[in-house]
Amino acid sequence: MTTIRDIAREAGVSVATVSYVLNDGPRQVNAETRQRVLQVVQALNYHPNPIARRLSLQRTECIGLALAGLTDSNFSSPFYLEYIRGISFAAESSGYNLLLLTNYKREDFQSYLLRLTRSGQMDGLLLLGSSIPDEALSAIAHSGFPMVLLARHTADSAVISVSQDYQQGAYLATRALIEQGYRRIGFLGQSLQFSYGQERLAGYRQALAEFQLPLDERLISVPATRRDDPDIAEIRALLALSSPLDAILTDRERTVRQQFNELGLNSVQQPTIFPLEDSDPWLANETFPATLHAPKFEIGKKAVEMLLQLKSGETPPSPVFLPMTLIDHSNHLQKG
Amino acid sequence: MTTIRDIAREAGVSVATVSYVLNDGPRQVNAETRQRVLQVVQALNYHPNPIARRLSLQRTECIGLALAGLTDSNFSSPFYLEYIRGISFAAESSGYNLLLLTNYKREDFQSYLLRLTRSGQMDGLLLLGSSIPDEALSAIAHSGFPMVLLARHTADSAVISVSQDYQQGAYLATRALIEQGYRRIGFLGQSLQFSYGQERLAGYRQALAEFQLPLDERLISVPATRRDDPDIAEIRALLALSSPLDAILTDRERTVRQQFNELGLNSVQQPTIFPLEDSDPWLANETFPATLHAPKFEIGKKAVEMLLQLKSGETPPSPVFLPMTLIDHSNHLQKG
DNA sequence: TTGTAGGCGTTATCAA
DNA sequence: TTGATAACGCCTACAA
Repeated sequence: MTTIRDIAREAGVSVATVSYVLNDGPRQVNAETRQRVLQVVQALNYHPNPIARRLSLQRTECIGLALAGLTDSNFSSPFYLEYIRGISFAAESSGYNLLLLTNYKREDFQSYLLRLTRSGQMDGLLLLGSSIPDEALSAIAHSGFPMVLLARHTADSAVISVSQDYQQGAYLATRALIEQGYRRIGFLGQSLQFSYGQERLAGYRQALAEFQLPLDERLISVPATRRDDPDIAEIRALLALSSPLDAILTDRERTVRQQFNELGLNSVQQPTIFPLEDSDPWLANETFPATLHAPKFEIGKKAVEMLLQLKSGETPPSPVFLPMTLIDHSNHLQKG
Repeated sequence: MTTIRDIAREAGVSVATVSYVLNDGPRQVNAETRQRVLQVVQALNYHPNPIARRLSLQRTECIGLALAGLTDSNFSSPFYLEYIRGISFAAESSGYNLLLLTNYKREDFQSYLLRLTRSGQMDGLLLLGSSIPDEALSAIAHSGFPMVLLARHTADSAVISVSQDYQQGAYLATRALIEQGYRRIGFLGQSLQFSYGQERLAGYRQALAEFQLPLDERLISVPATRRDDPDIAEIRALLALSSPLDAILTDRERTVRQQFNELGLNSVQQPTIFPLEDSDPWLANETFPATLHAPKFEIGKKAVEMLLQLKSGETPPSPVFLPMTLIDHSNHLQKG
């Protein structure tokens, strides 16, 4: 392995000079000397050792991405990789390595995160997945270790976070349904103990209020505690209303469809399903001709930026909400 | 930051002794001394600096996972994360960090890989994704840098690889169709320039031969060069046969469904679709009541094992094929 | 059984 | 403008 010393010797200069040439500073180097050094670097095909560099600089140039619940049903969404793409993009752009962490041993999450922060392997942490207890998040945030939470928020403002604007998204969705003439719109959401559970419900209410439609509490089904998927009883209850639903907003499109099928409802008997998350594009023709899009790539990018700010001592504004958009598929609409 | 020297001083021993205690060798340490050291480690909440360790040991304890074409349509499969889960599991189990690499700059792949191997950031490389040119793979393999290719193989036997057994999978699928009475089974595959394109076709042929069914070349549609998705002309051609298909094997379920819809075929008019990759479980009730399952988690695990062997100088057997399985969904069958 | 000291490859401070 | 050298924190051969 060729080292900086080899270059120095070969070029007839000191290691310091070589370092200054390679790092463009912090000191000026005579143009001629500089040329000579660069030539030798070329000739010997020299590449500085990043490990030695890290030891000297006392930083890892790595950020960790902890995926909580990689097996959860929401992770099987084909769009989950979008967050990761955004993160990876931003990390590579800014010269950081991305470490993938999955807690496969199912260690208690707080201990797991603490262990990571102390491991000295990364100098920042990104968190993706809703199955992380709020206390664990607070603990890390207050320890001063740079950390950013993606795709949701917590009550503790010390926890820096960035997500899509769930409220505005749910508002857009509800409004779109209302504008198409739907009036009995069900809401099948996540527990209100999650920020996005509350935010979506708020968006739903907001749209109803704007159109001066009555709010019927019986149309709203949210579980008391976290649940991954609505069960058949929950859906049956919504369908059993005397005055039936004509549409349903849900964060679990695929489960709802499945349950509808189990109940023997064909597509005409079913309420129109409107997914609160991106649905499969190729399903667009079986559902409402518009879908919500969350800027997942951008959220990933933004999270990295916020993390780097945090690392450099600044406190980025938080929580950040990036707007969702309504994508019109009506030109693809063609029933098979 | 507390260092090994602090521990040594506090415990009244040398740094060497502390190191031996912490690493369980390579030298024995007196039990009492050992206890004392461990106590101090506890008391000062000491964690060895992995960067310093790596510099000293001259290894990174990292493996890289290069995802080629994270935006390709095949990556949007909800099952893609399964490979990553398996890899991450095995990496964490064996004390390795996993670096996620995505070549977001779309650099020429061979230069990209070469740069990675020389970067000194990882001491092994895993490759996932079909859009990597064979020459790039060969170049790295012959450079001696440990590398394992996942989910496909190449002609160059120096390229170590592990994948599902595409041939056996296609065989199982074809046989299942035949046993259900299907006779005109179309085959819509990937270009034969890819190993799995050939393997699947071989499995299809094998099953037909076993049941002494004639091989009708017109039922087989494979593009000359790589293509991400079958286009409408390709599908139209298959459907235009005088004696129509009653089933179709395809590696692109969602595109084919979409195209069928575009052509205005309802589910009765369509040939039965049998996906050669795992299909969405919740679609299982609209399709043939069995699906192929590829052991993606296990492939990820196996790839890491092979990489570690390679790193330690052994040459693992290659190519490795892990068997696919046929999953019966008939008990869920219930048309909506 | 234990301690000393040199080395891993950089960076950056202090002299020159 | 440059060189010498002390960190950075750990591992381990050699000496005791």
